[in-house]
Amino acid sequence: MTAFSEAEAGPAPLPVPALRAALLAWFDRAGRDLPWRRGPEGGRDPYRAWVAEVLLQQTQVARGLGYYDRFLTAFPTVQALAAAPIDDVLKAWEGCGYYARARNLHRAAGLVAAQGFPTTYAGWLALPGVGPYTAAALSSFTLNAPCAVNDGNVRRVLARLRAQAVPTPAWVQAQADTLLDPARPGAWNEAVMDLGATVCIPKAPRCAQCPVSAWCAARATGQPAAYPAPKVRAAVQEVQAAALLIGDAAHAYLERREGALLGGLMGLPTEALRPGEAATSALVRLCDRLGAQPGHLLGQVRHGMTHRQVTLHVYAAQAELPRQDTGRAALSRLDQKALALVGSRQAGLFPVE
DNA sequence: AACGCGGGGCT
DNA sequence: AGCCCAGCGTT
Repeated sequence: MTAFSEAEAGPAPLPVPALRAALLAWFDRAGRDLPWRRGPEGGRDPYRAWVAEVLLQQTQVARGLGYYDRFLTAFPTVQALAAAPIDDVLKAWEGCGYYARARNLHRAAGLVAAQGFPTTYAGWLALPGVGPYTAAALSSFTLNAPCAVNDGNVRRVLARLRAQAVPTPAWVQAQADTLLDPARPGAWNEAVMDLGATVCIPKAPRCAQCPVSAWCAARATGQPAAYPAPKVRAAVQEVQAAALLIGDAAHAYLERREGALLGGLMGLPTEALRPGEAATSALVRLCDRLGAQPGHLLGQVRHGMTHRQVTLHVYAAQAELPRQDTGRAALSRLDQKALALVGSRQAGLFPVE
């Protein structure tokens, strides 16, 4: 058998019981202490667990902590969330990104308040904003169901364990299903995610601290960080728009954003620049639409989002339109920057032309 | 299967 | 300046 390389012979089977025991022992000793982990293993409070899972979708734990406490204070029960205006929910979510999560959570809260919490994986999956990951997580955490999660941590940990450079979602799920400890599904899921978040990290993994390094194929190659291979990402799109400030930084005319991008949030009225178009031309369209008189350029704001690099040309304008308290509205970081631009001018930080 | 969707932390 | 993050809904 020594004539066959690992690649020709295929990966060696894992000693699954030993691996489970090692990782769970590590988790019981070194797992993270997080506020949404209160309550019995496999019997967590479904509302608190649900809020946490949605909040943590594509959001790092350190960042989610503050939002979690404030969200639960504002909406302590699913009934309170269901009864709250969507604007209040979005305000609590302000700055956290991916605002469809807040809209879906609010909509789903209405369903749960009427019919109760789901009691199966399929029941969780049927709620808006709950996909395969979240349904598996909540089924294991609140129902003690043997459902293996597949998130970014699991993908990286399992890709390394098996030295799989391009782990497809189906491959990851199959591996996760095989390894899941049916005796402690919730703890197992948390253990794999904790390992990925604190030891098996994207760059410079801490293999010396890893409880399963003895079985890790990526470590055996000497290049554990090479697994999984980086994903190819779409190029960032440059976008420009003209925006109007009617009023001042504290009280301004705001529009509700529609569509996928920042949908549901409030913001300064904007018109996107067409290819090759000058900002002043978009300004004219904007003022025509609102019946406003254009004023001078207040400044430009640059704002990077994952998929776009936005340049906002902010103009003052006059119009008879209602003004809102900008501090109470749910605004994107982009609009906050635009308003801060005006505040800075008033504070004398920029020269007046 | 591929794409769009925020914002910030880390390297 | 990239890469990544307790993913999901739409196309």
